[in-house]
Amino acid sequence: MIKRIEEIIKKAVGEDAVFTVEVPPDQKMGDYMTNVALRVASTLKKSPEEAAREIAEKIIKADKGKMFSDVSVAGPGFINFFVNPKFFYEELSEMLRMGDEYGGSDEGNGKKVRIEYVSANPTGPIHIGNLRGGPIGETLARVFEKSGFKVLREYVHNDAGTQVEKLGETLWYWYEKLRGNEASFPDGGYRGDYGKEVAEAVAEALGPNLEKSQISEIIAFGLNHIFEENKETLKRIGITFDKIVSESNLISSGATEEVVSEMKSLNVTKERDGALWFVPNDEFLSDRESVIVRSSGQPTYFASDIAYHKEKFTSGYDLVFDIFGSNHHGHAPKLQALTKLFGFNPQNFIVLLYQYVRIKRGDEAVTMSKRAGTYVTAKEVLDEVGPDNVIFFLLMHSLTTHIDFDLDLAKKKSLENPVYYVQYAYVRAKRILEESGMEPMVSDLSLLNTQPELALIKKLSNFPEVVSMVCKTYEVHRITHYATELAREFHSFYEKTRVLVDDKDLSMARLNLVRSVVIVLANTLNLIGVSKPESM
RNA sequence: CUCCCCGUAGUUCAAUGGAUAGAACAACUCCCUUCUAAGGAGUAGAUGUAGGUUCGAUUCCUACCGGGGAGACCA
Repeated sequence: MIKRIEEIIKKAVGEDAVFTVEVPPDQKMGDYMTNVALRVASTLKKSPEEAAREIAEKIIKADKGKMFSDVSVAGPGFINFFVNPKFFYEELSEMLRMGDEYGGSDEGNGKKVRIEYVSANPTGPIHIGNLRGGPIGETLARVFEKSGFKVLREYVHNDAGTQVEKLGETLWYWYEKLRGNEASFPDGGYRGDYGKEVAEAVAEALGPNLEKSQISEIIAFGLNHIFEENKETLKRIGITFDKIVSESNLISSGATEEVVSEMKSLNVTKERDGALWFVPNDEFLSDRESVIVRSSGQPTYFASDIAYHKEKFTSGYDLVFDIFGSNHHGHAPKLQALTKLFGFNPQNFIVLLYQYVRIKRGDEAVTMSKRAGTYVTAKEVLDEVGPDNVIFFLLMHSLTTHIDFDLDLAKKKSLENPVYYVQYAYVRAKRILEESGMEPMVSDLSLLNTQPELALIKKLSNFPEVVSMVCKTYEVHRITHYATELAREFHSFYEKTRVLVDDKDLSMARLNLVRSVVIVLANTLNLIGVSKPESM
């Protein structure tokens, strides 16, 4: 619908005009609005209102009342459109015809996208901060798929480096304790109960008689154990990956070493204090120099990351996404600098940084440090409030927002959470369909002419536009907001309008409207991975 | 010290530089003989401070105040 209106406006003001068509804040204002007059007023040397009037007249003349039942100028120069209901009825039959395909498009045209997300360190269980990246990446992946892109979901298993050695020392400590030996907790070791749990698993699997010289076996087992648990946690919110890259593989396959020598020949490195540094040849990044090979000859994590990103950039994909926590913001520009090095368009490499989730219990903040072991694991949160709550909550907020997640409150209010509001709308709608006992059939949709009916149809019609918007802006929180709005519109309709009435034709038309609600709500919930309950 | 993000109702969050700053929860008032009241209709309530840019600023710029994060031969 928006695209059609844009075409009409372009005919009136010119192809290269920059403007937007949106749904106005209040339905009373119109079905759609445009700011085109405000945007072009200064170049036309006219007041916005004057420009708006002229453009509106042109549109009215060209349209001859076909698409719009009303075009008006309002406020400081907005042009508001009321669309002929006929077009909304057409959209409604489109929903009924397409079912779960509704909202999809071929916008992506088969383009290939790869998205890296979560990539939690295997030195401990995933915490709620790591988890935020999950629904973000997954929802984005689904939105792209729905829009005709081919998507690769990927994850980095960070199983090398000093952190892993620290994990080994921590596990050794617990292992010794378990078999009754004296041991002191290692410097910089990982606090938290899971160290003990993992050590117990080690003892069970490998026996209690390992020597310190066999610590690499403990580490390998521990890493895998934690990794498997983390994958299990992610599965609970519907996340699995197509491709998992491990740092140790990058090193052992020689990919890391290879990329280091390539960096040297590209003249973007220098030696200092016996170590090899990456020196981006970009003046804005002069303070981003960082070590890729230590003076000991060991490559850093960053070296492996370069190797990995080289693969990303040269794999023939059209768009590459990295979704990280905000603590990586210093890392992002360095990765950006790599695009040019490997001949990838920087505009097609998108790093999305999300802010951390602060966990509170009542007024008390819970700090999120793996090292100190004072954090709340994703598993605990999932156990306490359930996957639907967690997903919906994490997706309600824009990426740049710091989220406060009060566990006590979440538990207490779990029945009043917005996710239930949406799910309840779905259940109500389904129930009406069951109650009717009627098979779906074609009906005269133009019987749906009351205000609540039309408002609901209009809200439903916005769904493809929301999907398309997320595809362009990556603002996944739009989807949960849309879900809430649609649910509200339906609940309101439900109170005012009885669906199963004596008039058979009207009943059938309304049933078709309710069927559309079920379709669109289901499509929305599917995008974010929230379940669709049959009853509540 | 430098850099990044944030500061909006009592609370958690929305708002490409635009219309009367929106929801939800909490509070208050009403509404169940009819498809699930986990709902609906209504009332009250907010842009950290001080400047600047302009027709117009929650949004952009500057300073300050407050919170979170980053800056290692860590990852």
